[in-house]
Amino acid sequence: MRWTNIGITTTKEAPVEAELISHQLLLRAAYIKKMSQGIFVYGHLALRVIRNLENIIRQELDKANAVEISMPMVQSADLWKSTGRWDKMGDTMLRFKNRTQQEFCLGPTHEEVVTEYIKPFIKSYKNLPLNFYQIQTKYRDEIRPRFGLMRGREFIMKDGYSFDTSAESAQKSYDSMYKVYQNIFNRLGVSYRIVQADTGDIGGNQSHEFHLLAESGEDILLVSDTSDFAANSEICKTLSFLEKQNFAKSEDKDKESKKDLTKLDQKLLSTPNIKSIKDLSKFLNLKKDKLVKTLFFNIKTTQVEKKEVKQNIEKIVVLVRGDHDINTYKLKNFFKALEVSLLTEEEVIALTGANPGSCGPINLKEKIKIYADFSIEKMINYTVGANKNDYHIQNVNNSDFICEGFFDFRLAVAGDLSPDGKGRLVEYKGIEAGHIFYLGTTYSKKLKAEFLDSNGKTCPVEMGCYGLGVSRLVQAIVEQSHDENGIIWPMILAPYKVHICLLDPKDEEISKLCDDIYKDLISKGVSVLLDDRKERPGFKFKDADLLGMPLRLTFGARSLKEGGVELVERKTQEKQLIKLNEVVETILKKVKQ
RNA sequence: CGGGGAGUAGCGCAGCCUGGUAGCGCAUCUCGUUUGGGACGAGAGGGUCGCAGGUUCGAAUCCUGUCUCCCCGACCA
Repeated sequence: MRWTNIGITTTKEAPVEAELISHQLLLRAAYIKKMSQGIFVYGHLALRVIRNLENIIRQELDKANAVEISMPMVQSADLWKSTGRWDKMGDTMLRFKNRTQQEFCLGPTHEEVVTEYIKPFIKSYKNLPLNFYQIQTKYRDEIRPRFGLMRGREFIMKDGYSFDTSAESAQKSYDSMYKVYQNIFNRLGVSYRIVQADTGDIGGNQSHEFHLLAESGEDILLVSDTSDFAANSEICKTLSFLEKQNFAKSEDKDKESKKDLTKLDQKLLSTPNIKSIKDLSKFLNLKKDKLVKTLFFNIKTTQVEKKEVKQNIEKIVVLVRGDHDINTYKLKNFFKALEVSLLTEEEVIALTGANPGSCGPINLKEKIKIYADFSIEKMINYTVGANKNDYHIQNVNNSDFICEGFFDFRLAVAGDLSPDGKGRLVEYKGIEAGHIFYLGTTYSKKLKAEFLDSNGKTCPVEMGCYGLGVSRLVQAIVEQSHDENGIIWPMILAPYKVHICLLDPKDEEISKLCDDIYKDLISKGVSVLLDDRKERPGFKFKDADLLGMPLRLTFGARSLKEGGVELVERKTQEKQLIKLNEVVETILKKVKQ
């Protein structure tokens, strides 16, 4: 491909909208162009990267006997209503009506469609297991698209679905896809981590995420420093006191036993204008772990009765230690809630008679259930709000109020004991590129995707689903693989393996030599980008670095005088002079590596 | 949706406060000199100042509405 045919121009400066270096580079190198919020044109070069990535994905999936299909992007509301997700998906689903007022949506995911599709084919257990996938443009009306391709509204995703006759068989399918994903990420040569993850709205009961490690990653991964435990911090468990005692090394036992176990009398303290735990800690000169936060939540649940969806909102109190943060995912899962949200300041005042900063579990004006985090279990003589503005109570103990019990509600953090009892947690940041779920029979029951087993019994099919963010992965790889001059593509993804800088396009002799090698390489199956523009050498070199092809050939009078052309490796910037008659051979070797 | 900010040439910005009919750098085009790490000189093209109303003799500038975009939160491949 000749540069002048692609028709792109690069820029020195990146648009202000681009925060991430990967986003900046993709824009500067004209790989992508934003058309609307979260919606992009993939330029020729980006498309080639995407195609390369797709092919790797296809190869690995095909090896695992997954079968490629293509499902519709436009999906009828009826299908979504039958699983209850028409209501559950909320605003992420882009909905519209056609001229006859039928409701549709743009497919944000395809569990419903694929299940409906395979129904007639799985009437017998003899037809199972099956595994289908597609690579397709998805649309999710993200609340706030950002970071370029990292979170677009329209994005390319590989989504796969497995169908099995039993939980054991489904587990095998799950494990097989886990392995496929490992193979894909290994082939890409990226640095990644697999963690346990939340099942979210997709549902199901087992799930792993595949993260590319990057400082700019939006997810926090907690990984044990001694075992292979790894989890997304969103769902990472924390240990109860009992569990800690069972697992803990001596250091932690010491910590607990050093505490003074004498319960003291409560004291009412004036704490004027103290609104946060941080201020309170300073004001009372107490460490944050001697304070307890009192948080008020609305728990929104739904019940389906006779096809009618009933919503129910309950207000509750959650106590966490002052130095901890609440994990709303845990709260959501614990209460099987559709949504959990903090009460507004006004609601809190109505309930307690005090500002949120002065609230506590004792003497609550209204009866409300109190739940506490594990960390409160063994605390004594702690400080809480008094439900009276600008007052706190000191030396509070668990016996001073009625509590529903102690549960796992807080956000796990680096330094915590690993939930498997082995080692401590270390923190990494990751970009979620893949996510696999074991779904069980959630969807098959609702959609009646059933088969007859060998005893003639009707059973719902066991399902798994497997997502891989193709367009996101492209940018995530740039985030991981670049330097101050531009992108550095891994050989297998590069839009073109070789970038030729023709320095003297006006010189017929040099142009001819260049053209011969260009054509020779192409005929031998090597993709080549030829910079045939009438630009100065420095300009071309800068652009070559920016675009990031792994190999660069320089055709110029200077090196030709010395009997050859210069070959530069993008990643290492290593340069070597290659004799003209050895160029093609050398490149072929490098490309195969 | 809540909280902040911004829309002026392809990109980065100034002008706005204090109304007088739009400018700078990069990019683009022409010519010349250059030519191995984003050259220099001379010249040129390109903007109904997001959109719609209003105030005014006159609006990029003031007022009202509206749309879009960006940043922080809830969502997620």
